[in-house]
Amino acid sequence: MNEKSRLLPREFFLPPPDIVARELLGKLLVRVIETEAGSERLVGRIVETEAYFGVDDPAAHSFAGRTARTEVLWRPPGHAYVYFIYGMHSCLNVSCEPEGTAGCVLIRALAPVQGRARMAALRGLAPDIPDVRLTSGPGRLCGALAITRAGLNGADLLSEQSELQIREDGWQAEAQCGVSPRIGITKAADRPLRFFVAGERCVSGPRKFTA
DNA sequence: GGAATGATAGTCT
DNA sequence: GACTATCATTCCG
Repeated sequence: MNEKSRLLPREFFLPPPDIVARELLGKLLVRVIETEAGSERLVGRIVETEAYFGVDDPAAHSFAGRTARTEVLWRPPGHAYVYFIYGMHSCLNVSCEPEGTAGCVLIRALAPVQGRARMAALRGLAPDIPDVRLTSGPGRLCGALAITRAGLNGADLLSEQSELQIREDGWQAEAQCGVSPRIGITKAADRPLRFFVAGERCVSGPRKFTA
């Protein structure tokens, strides 16, 4: 983390989710937590994402329509949609597209940048845990950054006051972006909507790509 | 290195 | 009452 990083503009999240998912690669996910010693920043670089469309995508939570759980997806872009899955894990999404449309991007993996020791402690793991086991996977990264539905669902990711932010620092990933089908779903499982930084260790699952 | 397995709870039908 | 956008562990090669 350095002083050069800045919040992304709201317009960044207006395009369809496949566009936003690709452009989010290389951006920074910043979590601000309060400790006995004051506030602490946990920072990871986004290395893997998946795009989910609104009512047109059978694999998306929003496919079934607007419910209490998915309400935040229809609200303005740039907000956190956090859900609880398989009885023990949280997953983080970023809402995109204009208000009234339910597209979102699932954050699947991070490369730790700052606060490694705290991340390991939050997951109950030893400080020497390899990066690939610390933040590689949607459930893992939520554990490492203390992201829960109760605490952060609906949070604005584009405010300096927010406990969870998405920032950029000029890092470029465009030239080395891999594409593959999405992971862990049964419907529309053949669409190439998963994006990742090619050659990055912290990418979860297959690192081969089709485009 | 890869496949199979079970833990566990919120959400929707 | 069924179904998950998962993970760690255990087994096998």
